[in-house]
Amino acid sequence: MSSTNSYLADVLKSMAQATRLKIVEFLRDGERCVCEIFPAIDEEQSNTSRHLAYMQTHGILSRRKEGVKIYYAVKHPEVFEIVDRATAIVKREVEMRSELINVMERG
Amino acid sequence: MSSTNSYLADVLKSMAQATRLKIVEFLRDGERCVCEIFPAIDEEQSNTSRHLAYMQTHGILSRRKEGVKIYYAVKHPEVFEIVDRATAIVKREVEMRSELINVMERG
DNA sequence: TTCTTATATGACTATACAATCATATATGCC
DNA sequence: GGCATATATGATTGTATAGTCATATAAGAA
Repeated sequence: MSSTNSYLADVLKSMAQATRLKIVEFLRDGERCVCEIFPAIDEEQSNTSRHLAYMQTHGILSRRKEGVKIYYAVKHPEVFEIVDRATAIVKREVEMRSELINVMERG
Repeated sequence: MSSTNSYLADVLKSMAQATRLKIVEFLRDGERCVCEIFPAIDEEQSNTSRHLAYMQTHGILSRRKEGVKIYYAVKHPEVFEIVDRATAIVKREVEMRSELINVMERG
């Protein structure tokens, strides 16, 4: 299923980037419009717009139009679960590495 | 915590690529040496070696030397959980899109 | 219709990434 | 030491990606 793998990779890529992670974090509280998102994550409007489009195209964000404003939201709860598990990995890695440093310092 | 975001992104990037996903899938059954991995996933030895190094550097694979052979294994169970959740997203997306096509075909 | 605000996009630059080929290094065996 | 096998890496190429700036488009308000 290598074609499936390519869709899988695209979904994961939609989260595997610092700016996009900031967007996902900000959307934990629910739907937000672009004009709220880009100041909150401290990125340019155009850059934010591109990332939002990318994430929507790859199926992890929903998009809703209301007048001039466009509201984006995280579409699948698994997105947060994935970020949380990746965070757990980072945390454990940091712990493991600092333990290793302690062991080395003791000789 | 934007510096944390960058580590997080790196961990997710370690899975967000078709060849690396093939490696993760193959390692579901446990530790394997490079000489078993690259024929199984049908990639060049050198390319496989680079991806394995990348994944180990970013903390998602462990590496063990035994004679000439190097054994790699998935280090954190969360890696599989992440892939499984991403798979669930892809599956749901495919379902949603095919439903949409059905609705459109009915007018 | 004109102005303002919100969002998207074209053109560009710089950087990162994946893959390949050839070669280097390491280990064990004879 | 010389050879075979396993793995890693340098050099290169082509492609993808992130970010920026300027501009286009769309909607609503005056």
